[in-house]
Amino acid sequence: MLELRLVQGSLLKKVLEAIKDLVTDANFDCSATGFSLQAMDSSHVALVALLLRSEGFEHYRCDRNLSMGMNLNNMAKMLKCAGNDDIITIKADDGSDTVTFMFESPTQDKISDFEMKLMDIDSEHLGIPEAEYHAIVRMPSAEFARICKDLASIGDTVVISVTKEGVKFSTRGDIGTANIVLRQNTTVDKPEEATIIEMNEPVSLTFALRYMNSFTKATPLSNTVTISLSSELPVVVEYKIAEMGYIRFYLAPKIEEDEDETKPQV
Amino acid sequence: MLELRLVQGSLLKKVLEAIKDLVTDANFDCSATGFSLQAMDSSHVALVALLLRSEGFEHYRCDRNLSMGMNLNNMAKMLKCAGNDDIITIKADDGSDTVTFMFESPTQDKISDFEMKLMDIDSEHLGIPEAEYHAIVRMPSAEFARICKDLASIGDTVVISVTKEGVKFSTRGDIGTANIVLRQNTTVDKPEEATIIEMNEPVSLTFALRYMNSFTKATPLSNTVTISLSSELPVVVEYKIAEMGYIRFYLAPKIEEDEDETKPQV
DNA sequence: TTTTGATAAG
DNA sequence: CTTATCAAAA
Repeated sequence: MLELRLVQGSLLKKVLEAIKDLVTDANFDCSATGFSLQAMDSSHVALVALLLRSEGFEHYRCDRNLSMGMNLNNMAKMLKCAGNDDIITIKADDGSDTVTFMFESPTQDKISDFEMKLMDIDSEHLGIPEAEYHAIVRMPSAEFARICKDLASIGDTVVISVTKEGVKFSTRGDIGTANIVLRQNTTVDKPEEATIIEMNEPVSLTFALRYMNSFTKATPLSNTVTISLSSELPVVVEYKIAEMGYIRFYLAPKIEEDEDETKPQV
Repeated sequence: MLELRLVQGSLLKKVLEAIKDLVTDANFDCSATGFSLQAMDSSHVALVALLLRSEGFEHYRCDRNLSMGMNLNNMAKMLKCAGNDDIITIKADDGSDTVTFMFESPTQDKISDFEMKLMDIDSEHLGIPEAEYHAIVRMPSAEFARICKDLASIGDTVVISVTKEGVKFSTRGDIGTANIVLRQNTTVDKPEEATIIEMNEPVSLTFALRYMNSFTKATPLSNTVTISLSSELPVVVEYKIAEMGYIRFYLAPKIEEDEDETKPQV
């Protein structure tokens, strides 16, 4: 028996909007810890890890660990039927091959239940080692989304370079080049507008903008985003989910091309 | 000679937006009673009936009964040229094969007139008998529109079931099932937010969501919608038009399939 | 071109 | 939170 009651149902709606384009099918894992998901994107390049801690739910009952395979597009369709102020309850009976989403309007005048078939998905749950990062950038999530969108109109990849002075996002394409530099800035009115750079070592890594722009679908979940970089390691793009957990995206850097070998794949 | 002056011109704009997708050509009938229309949709499944009473017009001159065949898409195109605050006057000379729409801006600084060719349409004017309904549900029109839209993302048909406790909208599709229950609720701040159920007898009927979602195009005309149900009878979905009349949609129920004959057409 | 979703303003 | 305007997708 599983019954998870989430008062701020819009959180779950946003989570699905954030990952449904990246991952089509995935197992949601329920345990005493919380409601979590770990999955590779369909082309096995990026990894998404979600955690909604049990403490964030108004009611969290999970008699035993349960892994529920869901088609995320279908799940997103159903969650779209919930109002933004609805309370969402996720229910599943032991051994059942369905999951039920119940939506309660704030006034309790409208109660909806949506039942969805579960799927069998074999997933390798990767242990993600805690790593030391050369640099960690924390910045407004909307700013990061804007930069990734803007750069994607020029080129396909972004070079993220961190020095003590700031973080630079660069791209290069047929029509020209672009460089966006954000300097460290902690002296703003609101803390979520700050750009904070923790750097142990300068680092410069290249990533596919296509994936970065998928990650920024999570922007509505948090005002800030944290980008953790180390050479040779996948970047971690993390959006904290207030009071509940996080959604983290991992993406391996591209091996830097030589300057005169631009676009060898074309 | 026909001359109808409607101060709240936006009403006529909304009426045409509401029916132009359902009905392509129709006769508008003018009499001393008012300006009315009755037409089947193009696939002869649904019926729409409109009445704008003469008392609702600032000026209503209709020397003799007149039936004017119009292409509703063309009429809607012209009405889109009227501002939302414009006063609309409909004019036609006896024996003329055209109708003129005149738009006056509130300040009288802009006066437009659009002349449209009339068409010959043979229409059978059906007498619609007043019926006793097993159940009549009155609810916020936006809520009804939201429900029909949400359910259409899951299935093709909706089962509307009324009991004393409330009204249930259910559907079933490839990805799962959905049930939305609205309980009777008269204790709200604003009367237009109430859900009122008048029930003589429980009733449960099935309808094509495609048509329901056409009907909800009339949502901007009224804050509330009335759904009248009887077994064996077409449902009536009515939007009252303030001070003027109504727009009513009629749709025959589908014959309920047996449980084990789901999707016999596949 | 038309319909639907997103976003910004009230 | 609702509505109006605009942009993207079918």
